Amino acid sequence: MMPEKTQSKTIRTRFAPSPTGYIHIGNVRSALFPWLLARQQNGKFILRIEDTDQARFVEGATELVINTLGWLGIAWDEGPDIGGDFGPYTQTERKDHYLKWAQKLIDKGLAYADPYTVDEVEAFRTEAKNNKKAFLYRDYRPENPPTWDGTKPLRFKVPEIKRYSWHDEVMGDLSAGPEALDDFILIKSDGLPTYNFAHIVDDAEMDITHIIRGLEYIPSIPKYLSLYEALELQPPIMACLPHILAPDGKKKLGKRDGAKSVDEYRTEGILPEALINFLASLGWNDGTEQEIFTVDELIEKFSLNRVQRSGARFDEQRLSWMNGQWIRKLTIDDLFERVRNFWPESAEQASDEFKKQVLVLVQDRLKTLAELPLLTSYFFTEPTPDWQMINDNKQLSKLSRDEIISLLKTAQSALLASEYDAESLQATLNTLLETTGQKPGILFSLIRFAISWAPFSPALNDTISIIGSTKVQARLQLAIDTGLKEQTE
RNA sequence: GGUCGUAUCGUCUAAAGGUUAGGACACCAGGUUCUCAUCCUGGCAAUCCGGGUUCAAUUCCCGGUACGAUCACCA
Repeated sequence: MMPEKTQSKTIRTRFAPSPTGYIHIGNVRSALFPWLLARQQNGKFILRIEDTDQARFVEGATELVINTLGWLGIAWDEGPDIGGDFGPYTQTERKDHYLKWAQKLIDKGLAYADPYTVDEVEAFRTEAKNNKKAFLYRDYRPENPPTWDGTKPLRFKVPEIKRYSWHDEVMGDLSAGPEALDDFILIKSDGLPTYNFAHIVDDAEMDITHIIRGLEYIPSIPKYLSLYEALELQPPIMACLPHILAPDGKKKLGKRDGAKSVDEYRTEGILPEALINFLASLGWNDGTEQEIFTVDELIEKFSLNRVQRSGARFDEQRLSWMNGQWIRKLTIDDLFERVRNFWPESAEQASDEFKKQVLVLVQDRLKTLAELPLLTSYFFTEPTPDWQMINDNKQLSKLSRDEIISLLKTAQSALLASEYDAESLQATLNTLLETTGQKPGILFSLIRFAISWAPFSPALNDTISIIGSTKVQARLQLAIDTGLKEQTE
């Protein structure tokens, strides 16, 4: 075991997106995991905006990130919108910080101006490629570089070419040979730092203890290690997360493969609890057979060393199942709040009380909140009779039209005389089975069609009860009328 | 091409030398007096290949194969 050197130190984790668009689903785990860790250990979670690439900057992207994390319930303790003791939290506002650290390297003779043009470097690269060699800038390191005046890129001068070994909390012990080391750019010719330099400065100044990011950074880590040494900094604990893979492939799930934004799942009626649960269990489990975890349970049980090292496919069916589980866990009042924007238009006039009654019936049937209109429209608007549904029904198609009309009439009068609570209605329906001598498969199916004209619906007595006597009578009458009319045509 | 990494049911995963290789999603069948869903029961289905180490390998080592990441004045 490693000595517990950071035992008493408050852990500080961060999520550091670049504002280039929405947060897509393959990406959000690198916000979730550091957040869980910070909450678990009473640490701090920091949001930092890495906007040093002006070409890719998208207006409004920071707000999008803030909005998405807010919906998920991932809250930060320090960030661009709320400030903190280690600000600013937007990289373009920290230029002087990077310059200060760059000067330190220049003074030590570990940074120099890159005298070549972009085309010249590109030519070196092509040459290396033609020789089937990996391109290393340090092979072309200039003898007497000019003094850096800020108009040329500033490059790091690797002090020592050697093999690096390090520990990754997820991937285990890693190492890489000298080929991984190179004179990379610290400050671009536009005066802004590269990610490679900026994140090291920021993490050090912001006292970050754990860097959690995607595994695309693994090949660069030896470079970072050599820079930490040159800067005389202690590297934070590192963890690289495997990628989430596209459902139908083995490639990283990215925007190009149609990776959805987190917001899309929101509008599809996925609960944030379900999305977090799903994302966390994609590549992590606590070693038990538990599948459903609350956020509090995740905070309590999460650990980086139980995160899977291989990528995992994004399985929407599993997410859908998990969402259903979470919908069923909600109280009706809570569910009612969540579905506020998902009702069919026809429900606009309905009372909250009526809507809640409907909700009770469909709660077990919802996989996503967006399915609500599909499942409930006939509670709010009069359905159009479609006798084809009856004709297509295996059992009902055996009866003559006269028999069907007669059954409907019998049902209509029996229901007219019934009390309208669900229990009494069940009694009425049972009696009706006896008096007509019909099987439930015939009688109940028929009544169900006549009052809903939907391919499926909740239990018959419940459905009838909620629709109410007046409307049930009218719908049965309409069914009878249209049935007779169709017969004569 | 160089460097680095990964490999258990179709999918997500458990088993950190000894298990009839477990669970979940999906799928199939049955049950819950109609349907759809929920719920319950049952079923199908896996250790990439080849060597080693060991009394014993899914597990450790080596080699293959497959797959992935990366080699930017992007992050």
